[in-house]
Amino acid sequence: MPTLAEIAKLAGVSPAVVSRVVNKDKTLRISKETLERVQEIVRESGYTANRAARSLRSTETGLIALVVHDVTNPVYGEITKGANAAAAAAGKAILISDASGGDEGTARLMELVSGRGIDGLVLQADQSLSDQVLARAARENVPTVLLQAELGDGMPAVVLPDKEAARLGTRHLIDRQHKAIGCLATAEGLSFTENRIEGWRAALSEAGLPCNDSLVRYSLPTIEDGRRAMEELLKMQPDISAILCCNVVSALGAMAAARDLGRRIPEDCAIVAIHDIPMADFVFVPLTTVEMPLYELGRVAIEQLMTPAGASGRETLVVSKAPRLIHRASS
Amino acid sequence: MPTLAEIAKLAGVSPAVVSRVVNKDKTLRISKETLERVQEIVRESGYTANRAARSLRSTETGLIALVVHDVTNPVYGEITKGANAAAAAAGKAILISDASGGDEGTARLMELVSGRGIDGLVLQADQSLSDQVLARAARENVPTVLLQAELGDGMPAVVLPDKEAARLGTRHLIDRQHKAIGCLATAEGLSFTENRIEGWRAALSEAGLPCNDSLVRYSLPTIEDGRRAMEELLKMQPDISAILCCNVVSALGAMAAARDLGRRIPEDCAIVAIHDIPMADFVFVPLTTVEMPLYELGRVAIEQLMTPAGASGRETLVVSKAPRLIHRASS
DNA sequence: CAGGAATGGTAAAACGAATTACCAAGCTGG
DNA sequence: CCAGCTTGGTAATTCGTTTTACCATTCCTG
Repeated sequence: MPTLAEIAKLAGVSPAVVSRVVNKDKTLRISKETLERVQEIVRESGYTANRAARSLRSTETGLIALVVHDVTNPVYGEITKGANAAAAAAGKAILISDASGGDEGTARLMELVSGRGIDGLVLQADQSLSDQVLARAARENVPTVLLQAELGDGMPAVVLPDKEAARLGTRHLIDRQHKAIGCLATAEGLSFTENRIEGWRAALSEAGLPCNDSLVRYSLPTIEDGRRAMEELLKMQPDISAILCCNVVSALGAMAAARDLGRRIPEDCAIVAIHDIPMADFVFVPLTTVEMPLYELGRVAIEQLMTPAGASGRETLVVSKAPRLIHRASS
Repeated sequence: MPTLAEIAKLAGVSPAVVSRVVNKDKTLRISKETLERVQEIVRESGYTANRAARSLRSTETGLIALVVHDVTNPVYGEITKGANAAAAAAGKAILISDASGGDEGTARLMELVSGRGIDGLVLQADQSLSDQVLARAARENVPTVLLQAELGDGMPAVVLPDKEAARLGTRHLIDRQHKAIGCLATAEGLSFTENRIEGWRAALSEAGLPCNDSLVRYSLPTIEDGRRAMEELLKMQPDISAILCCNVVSALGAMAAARDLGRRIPEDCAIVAIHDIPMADFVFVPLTTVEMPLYELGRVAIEQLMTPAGASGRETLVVSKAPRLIHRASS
């Protein structure tokens, strides 16, 4: 772990020269011999600049924090992968955290934001977290991008073609002659939830089918809550013959509920879920899904973060790759 | 984003006082009024120490890098959660990366290690990554813990009770009267692979059943490769009536292969997989699994990282929570 | 009332790299 | 032969904290 000064001493030059050589300063005039001598010593000593010192001067850390709800959810994993790749390409590393850190984790994140520990923040909105953290980030001028959430107050965001996806899935069910199509939505109040419900509604209206609010039920993106919501929905609306499930994880719970209520899938209850994951093909009834560009979502979020503010024109960026329906046995 | 000096000016004291107040320096003698005035200004200005400056002095960054194979794999997600919680409790944040960053990602990681960008490294061994990174970490004195891998050269490691788990799963199959039990192992050469094979072998010997190497087949922990390996195994050893699958993800591929070869599960081919994930219950035939303490693995890895070197006594630490068999329809 | 001990702080030197302004020596042109 | 340019660098400041050593006062105490 040599320092600049040590390298400089070895090479018989000043630290300034070493620094400028390492950073390829074009304005540095230097003789070929000195240059090569310095480079040689840098190479064989394996010198790497101390990050703390570099950050202190430059006010850049090379770190981007990515906050998602749940790292065990494969949907978020795919987003993470995209973000990771984009960040690596830009010379940044990703610092990931999720809600599982609890208050300690949140405190850690706040410290990171406040103390200029990160160059940027990609945040999947979450009621409790967002308010505090966003306020801090704004105050500290830490560039921030929201993932799958539009707050509307000029905050940059990256979203998926949610309405499209929901419409596509619903249309598929309509094409298969279903008349009473329910919607198992994600958590109430989130903008992407609303967008998906809107897509479902749009498809139904276009086909002249009924679509009132009693066909909608909210659920968290977990298996247990999907099961609960589906049970309630099927009991209150027994005529339903098909379901658009806005999250692939809650879809698993929903399928279990349908089965346990004696419904055959897809004969008595067809199911289409949003987001494709490899597992979908291995469910007890292989699940028809609408694939969304999750990897791109992660990638674009990072790219958006790094374009100078306002340069992109739009505050909310929709990942443009179109959703795609993958037909399996559940419909 | 005030600095120490600014706070000091506002409070009419020296920066040293502010620093020592913020860090609760017990040796600081200070009047009640001054203390409260400083605290008040710190609080209302929302002062947080600049991380780069702090790191520069203290040579601690508060960051720990966690490198796993694949963040979309729910098995690793659970490990990440445990690590996250333990790290947060210790005032550290987790910097996660996986192989998806490619060479860029590796380069980023190397920079982090070399430049004292992290306080510690938890690494899931991977041939290509390990050699370079481990060498660097050793040279830079960055504490390192290996996840599920024993290199044997004094490198601290944290492992699961792999042999136990494999034996438990195999014994379950033996109890159900299976005589020809194959083993779908994970990647060849890794220590945990060997341990699981050993557990499988032990259970068979104890029961006086045959166990030669032709009953073992290696596969990567992906669905596709699990399918390939299972196909080969069943074609070469058609007598096999049960399989211990060392990875739950490849088990999905294996089940698909068995089904496609006309075998009913569990009648013609029973399957037990190692690692329980929520999805296991939703597979086309619900999967019997051996649950392992993944969350604890992550947690212990971080704790091990933070105990002073050698203080734990043992270099390789086995997470002690016992594996548990979860019986479902596949066996 | 002198000498020592509390009290309530402060000054200054790190930490390691980046950067700007500057400088000495050698060369060139008029 | 000397003004000015080029070549090949260097000195010194800055980033924001932490920490150690130190210093004035005031307060006892014998």
